Amino acid sequence: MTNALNTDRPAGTATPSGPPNADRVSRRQVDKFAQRRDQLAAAALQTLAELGYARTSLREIAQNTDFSHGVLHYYFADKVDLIIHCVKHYKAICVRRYDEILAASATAAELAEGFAAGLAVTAGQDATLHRLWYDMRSQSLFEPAFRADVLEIDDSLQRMIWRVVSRYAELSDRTPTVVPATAYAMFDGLFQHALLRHLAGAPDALDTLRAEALALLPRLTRD
Amino acid sequence: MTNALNTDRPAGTATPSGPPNADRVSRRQVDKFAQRRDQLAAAALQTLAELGYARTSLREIAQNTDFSHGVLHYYFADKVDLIIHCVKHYKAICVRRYDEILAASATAAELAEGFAAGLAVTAGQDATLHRLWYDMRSQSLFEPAFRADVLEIDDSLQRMIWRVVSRYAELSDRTPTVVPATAYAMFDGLFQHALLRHLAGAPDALDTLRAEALALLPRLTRD
DNA sequence: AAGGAAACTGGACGGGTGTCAAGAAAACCT
DNA sequence: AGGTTTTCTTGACACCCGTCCAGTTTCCTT
Repeated sequence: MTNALNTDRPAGTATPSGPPNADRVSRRQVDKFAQRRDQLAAAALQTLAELGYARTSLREIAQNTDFSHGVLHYYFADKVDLIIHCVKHYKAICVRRYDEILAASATAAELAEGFAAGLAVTAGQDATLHRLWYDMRSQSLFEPAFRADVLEIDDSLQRMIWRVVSRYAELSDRTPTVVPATAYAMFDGLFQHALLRHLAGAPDALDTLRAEALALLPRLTRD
Repeated sequence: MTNALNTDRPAGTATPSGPPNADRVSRRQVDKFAQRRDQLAAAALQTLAELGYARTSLREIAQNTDFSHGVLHYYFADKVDLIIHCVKHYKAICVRRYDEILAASATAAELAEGFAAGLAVTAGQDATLHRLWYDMRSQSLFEPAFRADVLEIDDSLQRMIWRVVSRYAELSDRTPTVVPATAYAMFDGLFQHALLRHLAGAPDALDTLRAEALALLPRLTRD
């Protein structure tokens, strides 16, 4: 789909000058290319998290970098390409955090408390990243170019939440009373509002989130 | 707060040439001024709902109007002033819709079904307006100028949800098990995800929203 | 009807944007 | 070392943005 009729270049490559393409080229070279791409995407992610989508320019991104603004078009086809790469980078971070949350869990109570606390922690220390996520998700409602990747991330978050809910039900010998989408929507609602209030300066936002998440888990299951 | 030390002009007025200000001026004149302001804000709201915050320019707004782009600076101090006026206009629409939802409700079941159906209806027919709301709420996380008004709208929505929840509890002789903020966060989560899926083309998004909202109400109360 | 105020127009300005390309610099490979 | 390719810089381009303002038109008062 992505490299369909209107693109004359293999998927993953970027500029007219393009990345190393020769057959005999060592894999080290293309790894280096991908590595720099990730490095630039990380800087872009930082800038986006700081300024938001609407206010982030390529020159601003390059200033959070040792390079000049021109290099961005050497590694990315255009701004959309860059930002999509960014958002995927975000997803990697995100899933990793959630997996850490899920890791330590033997009993139902442990899982519930660990999960609730983990939500609160990431809401606090990755606050700007999460607000960028909500920004990008809103953007995807207007800009179709973002929609596919945003939906994919949304899905992976939903699966993650569902893993927690169903595991919690299993450990506590109960059964879920909602479908995955509903469970995700509710936790996401709680999370987003906690983030909103936390960034607005409410000191109890994160504690409240933890308590709410803790109370929601049993509410989504029954004997 | 708004007309503090750094503004040399009475609150509500806009441009250097400004609105009619003389003492002997009839009220009809200032009403006319406010009326045109609202008219322009309505056009701006339409443009914003269509394009989103990041892609909406003053010239684009003026094109959804019988006037030229210069007139916007006659009625509004700057872009932020316009957009804030817009968002307040949105709030008026929003609260009205919700009030209509709340109006017809004698029994608990009637209220629950009317409310759930109302959510689904407005999610469908005002979809672009609601996506703008989520866009603006995200913007407020980056642009402090929007924060106060966004929080105010958020609060009024929360009160509206709470009116429904507490009225439902009353009618069904039960008591709420959550605080207003939590109830709002959950319904908002459901609503936002339904909107997302609806705008992405999912045909069952609105029906699912209705069912979810219907199931959530009793879950937020107990005997 | 005339004069003045309000309402509106349309172009200009300075600045910022994404994109591109020509050339300098660095890295790499015999 | 020399030549080639990859990588990066720099400056330009065309365009769009918010803002402003001189001037025109419209409306209202007297």
